[in-house]
Amino acid sequence: MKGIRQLAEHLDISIGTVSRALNGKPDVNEETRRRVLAAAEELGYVANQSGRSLRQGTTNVIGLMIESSKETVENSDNFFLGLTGGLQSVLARHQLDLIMLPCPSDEDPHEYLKRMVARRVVDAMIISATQRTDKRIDLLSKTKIPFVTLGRSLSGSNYPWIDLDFDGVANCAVDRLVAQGHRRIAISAPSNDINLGFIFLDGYRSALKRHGIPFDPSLVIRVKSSEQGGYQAGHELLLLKERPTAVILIYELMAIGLYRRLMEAGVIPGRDLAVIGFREEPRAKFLQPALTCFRMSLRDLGVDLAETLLAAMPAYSHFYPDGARSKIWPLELVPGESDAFRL
Amino acid sequence: MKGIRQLAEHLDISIGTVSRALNGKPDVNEETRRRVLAAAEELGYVANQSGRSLRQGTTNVIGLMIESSKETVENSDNFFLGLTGGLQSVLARHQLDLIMLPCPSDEDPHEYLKRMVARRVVDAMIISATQRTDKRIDLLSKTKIPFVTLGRSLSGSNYPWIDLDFDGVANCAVDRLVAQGHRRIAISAPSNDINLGFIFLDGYRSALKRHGIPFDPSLVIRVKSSEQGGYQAGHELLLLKERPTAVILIYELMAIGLYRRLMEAGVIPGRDLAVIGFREEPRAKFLQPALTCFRMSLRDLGVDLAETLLAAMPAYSHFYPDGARSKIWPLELVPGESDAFRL
DNA sequence: CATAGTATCGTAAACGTTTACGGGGTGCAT
DNA sequence: ATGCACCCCGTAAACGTTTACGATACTATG
Repeated sequence: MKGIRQLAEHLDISIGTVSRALNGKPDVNEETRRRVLAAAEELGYVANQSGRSLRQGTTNVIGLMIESSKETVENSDNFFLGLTGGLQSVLARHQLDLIMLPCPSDEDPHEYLKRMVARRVVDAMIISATQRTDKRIDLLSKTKIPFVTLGRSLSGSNYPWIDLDFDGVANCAVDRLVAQGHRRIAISAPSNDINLGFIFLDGYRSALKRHGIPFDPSLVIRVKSSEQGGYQAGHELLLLKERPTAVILIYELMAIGLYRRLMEAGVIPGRDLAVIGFREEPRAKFLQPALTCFRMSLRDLGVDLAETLLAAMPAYSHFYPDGARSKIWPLELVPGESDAFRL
Repeated sequence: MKGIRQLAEHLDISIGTVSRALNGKPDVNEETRRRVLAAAEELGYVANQSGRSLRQGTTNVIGLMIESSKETVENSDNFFLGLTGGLQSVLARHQLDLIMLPCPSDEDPHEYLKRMVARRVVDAMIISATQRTDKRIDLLSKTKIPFVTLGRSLSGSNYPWIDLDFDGVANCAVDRLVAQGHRRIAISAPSNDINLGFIFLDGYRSALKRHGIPFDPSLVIRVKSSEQGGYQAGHELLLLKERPTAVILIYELMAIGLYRRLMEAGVIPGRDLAVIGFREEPRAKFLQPALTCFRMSLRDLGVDLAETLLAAMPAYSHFYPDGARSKIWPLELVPGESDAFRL
């Protein structure tokens, strides 16, 4: 099966009518539409995407940009795959397909994104891991391509975004630890360039201030958000002259390495050191001791992202009249054993 | 900047020459080529992908299909993101872009793939998580679209594939455990529909036979390849009337849940029960006790996949004359503490 | 000087699809 | 009989590229 032309010849109908029949246009006899659909199914005809999008100037594809290079919470493990479920459930309602665009680690994310949008391979974009100032947002705003970001940024203005409540999480964690008697609380956070790192740390500092605890820069551990980073974080904690009694992790799997390093030194997490992790829960509870954590639904987050994006697309915005509001996504505390002791 | 026409007008050159200049064709003056490239850069012109691929019948895009639904080793954690690095490093040499196509969990993978290839949105495909018989392979063979699979299958014939050495891994693990005195060895494996599950189990059985150990079906634990599954595996192990002294896991992170369940029962992994995991190593070594595991480089695997795929594409095959051979990827044992005791 | 060869460029067709436009038929009311 | 509305369908022009082909000017060769 080559193209719509062959299909039309086979049916002995004009090519225009065939196209209209396939696209559900009204001015076509129901009987002929039936014939066309049957023949298309039989011959396995599917419209060539290039021809279609060239003509109508739209690709019906939404891009989800993925940065495997950046050392953030999002890039680790199956974060993105968790999102796609929710994203696709919404996009499928409008015959939109989702593709993931992994930025090569040796290419500048900004350049990569520019290339992708210039080639007009997607109708809209979802980007994440926003930097504190992020050129990508300016780029997308300037080129007028609809987009939504997962994460706020100082760049741009009045663009749709969704963000996790890093501020709330940091505050909640500190409150909880202070209530248990802790005063010396360490925190692991990614670089401040990553906006979530900045916000997370900012929430931590404001919480300390509320409790009248002075901020000690030496308690901020800058390591990668991985098992390896967790191990290193443990190492650095042990080296501190005045050892903290609690630590807040930006990423749950860091706990594996942290636990390991602590155990090696004879320090028992959940007894000698309180640990609170971030994000996800079903896996954190299998750690030993079970990690106190914050839960969120990646699927729901995906749904929200998709609806916010569609609200920003003129062709679909009427479906989501109230979806245009940027919002901060709350997280729910899941108590574990890793901080279940009083000082 | 609209299209190549505007760019040509701006330069007062014909549209054909501009196109040739941009695409590096030989019959264009170097001076004018310089001017064209400069103007394109200045005005930010990038060729519209739809127009280009419509004309030349090629999209310069390679698709990597992702099944978030299937409960396999591949879908867990950052397996695919690990692959993309190696894949892109090769594809970039030929100006090919990689996109990831996540199959919605509520759509039949076969239908999804059919839709994607029929729309001609990619030039070639990479699929993984091959089933024991996999309709997708027949589909791709029939439509003559170049492809490579990660994983063998009984379907199709003479198609290029790369697979991990599940047979070798299972044999090696059993050998190692038997050498330590174990005779009653449990194994966790995914469904036999997933070909790797079948091969893994087959290797396990043949190894047992070599050592004269009878195969006991009750020692085959069918759980999900996740922390949750690991916990459940531990639970089922404890319920067995004649408890095994060792267990082989198909996926390393299962060890987290397994450890947890064992600890709860007062069974110490690495002392009361030997554990060997599969795949990856940098994270396994932070577990407590460190997991004996098999190491592989996802990046190298990606490179190999890309080269095997390109060898199957007529336009690129001459670059990779010896890349057409399907091969089984070896893995390297990384001894840990989880099986470091004699019975 | 004539001719062949070469370097460079312009012209126009083609890729597969959608869609604005118009035309033929039918039914109904005037 | 005429006009009108309506349903259905065919025609052809776009969409933005690439590329085969031919045209032009210049160089080298005899």
